Amino acid sequence: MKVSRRTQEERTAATRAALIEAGRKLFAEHGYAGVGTETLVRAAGISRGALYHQFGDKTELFAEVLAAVEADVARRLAAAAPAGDGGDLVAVMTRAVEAWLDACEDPEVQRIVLIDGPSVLGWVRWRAICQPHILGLIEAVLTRAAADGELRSLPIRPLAHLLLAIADEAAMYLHAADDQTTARAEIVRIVDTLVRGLTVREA
Amino acid sequence: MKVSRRTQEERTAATRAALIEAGRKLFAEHGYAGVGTETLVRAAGISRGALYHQFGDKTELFAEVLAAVEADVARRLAAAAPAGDGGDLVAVMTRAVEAWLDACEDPEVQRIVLIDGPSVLGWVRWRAICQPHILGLIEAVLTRAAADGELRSLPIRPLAHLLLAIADEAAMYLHAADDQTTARAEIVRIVDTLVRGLTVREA
DNA sequence: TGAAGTAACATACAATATGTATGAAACTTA
DNA sequence: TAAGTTTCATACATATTGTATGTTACTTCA
Repeated sequence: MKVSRRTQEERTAATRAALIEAGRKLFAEHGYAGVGTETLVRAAGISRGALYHQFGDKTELFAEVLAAVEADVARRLAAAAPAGDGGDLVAVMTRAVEAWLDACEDPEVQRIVLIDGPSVLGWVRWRAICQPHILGLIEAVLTRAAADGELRSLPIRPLAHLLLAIADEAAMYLHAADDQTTARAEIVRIVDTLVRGLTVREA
Repeated sequence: MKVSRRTQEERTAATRAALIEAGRKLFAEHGYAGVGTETLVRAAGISRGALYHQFGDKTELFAEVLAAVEADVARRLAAAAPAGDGGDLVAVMTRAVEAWLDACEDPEVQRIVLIDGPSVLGWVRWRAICQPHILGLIEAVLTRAAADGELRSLPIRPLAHLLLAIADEAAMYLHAADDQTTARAEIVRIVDTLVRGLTVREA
């Protein structure tokens, strides 16, 4: 009589989790193209057969890895700058940007989310995965600000896209900068100015 | 006596041009990973040996393809919105954005510059190639606006990065949108608002 | 002009990667 | 517990990159 009697559901959950875990680490470090399936499954402690059974494709695994990273980041952001909290739009966005820049120090976010994501999955699918996470957060904040009459009358969806793009670029620019401290201060100030330009009262 | 006596310089120039030409077409259509070197050299009418003689690497070829596309786009932008022309910052930027969005209808720009570029070459090298072209254009416009006292006191370099990121995202968002016409109008209005927030006088 | 030397190119080869097919093991159900 | 299904592992076929070797085109110098 075996002690290790796992249900099928548990088995799949375990291997998928192991693969996604390995993917987060390895894709972040070497990039999507830089890590082969063999390395991947070895790190996960399984065989290539399991990978291709659970995920149809290497890109499918990558998609789930991306989603996992996104979900983590969204959690962190939601904690740092809740959409429903007090404070005006500029204040909330500033806190969100700070949290985002912190999150982007993690190579997982940089490489998987910002660099390889669009190329591996295509832009549309990439954004579709971000949609329910970070993009949704931004839209929530903007919607609330619009309801409070803080925000100028602008379409939320495309505005959220452009703001997210600003945050993405800010993270990469900051990472590549020589002097992190001043670069970060400059970035935050610029973003503040940009966001302030979206509010109704300039002050 | 041969009629076809080309100098070595002419030979290399011809094969490099043929490869870059083929790269622009094929990379734009199928993405970097989607086109093999064999397809590439066949389209260029040469052999793989020539490719690896001229470019050390497939990524090296891609880098030159990217630079060529960038140069083209920069030319188009400079023609549409010269940095030294009259008009205030908002007007110049609006024209530039319009021209940029037009340019980004070309799949070469989308796929090669915006999607695959960062992933294939790495973010730093990617931006380094854009630097002398489009990024330089934006910086020129901003510098002039700052000199004219139009622009709020902000660091030019990171601001240019963020504006370029806005333009990039705008292009991709527009491309993916269902209703191109309204999406474009919305995007332009948002960018206008954002840029206006950077000017000294709000109006 | 022609012969040695160099650069450009082509072909053949080695190594590695992805995805599939086949078979075994674990689990489920009747 | 036995049949059936799901999960996983190994072996295989295919394709792709980069290199090594040899050949052709050009350059240079006597």
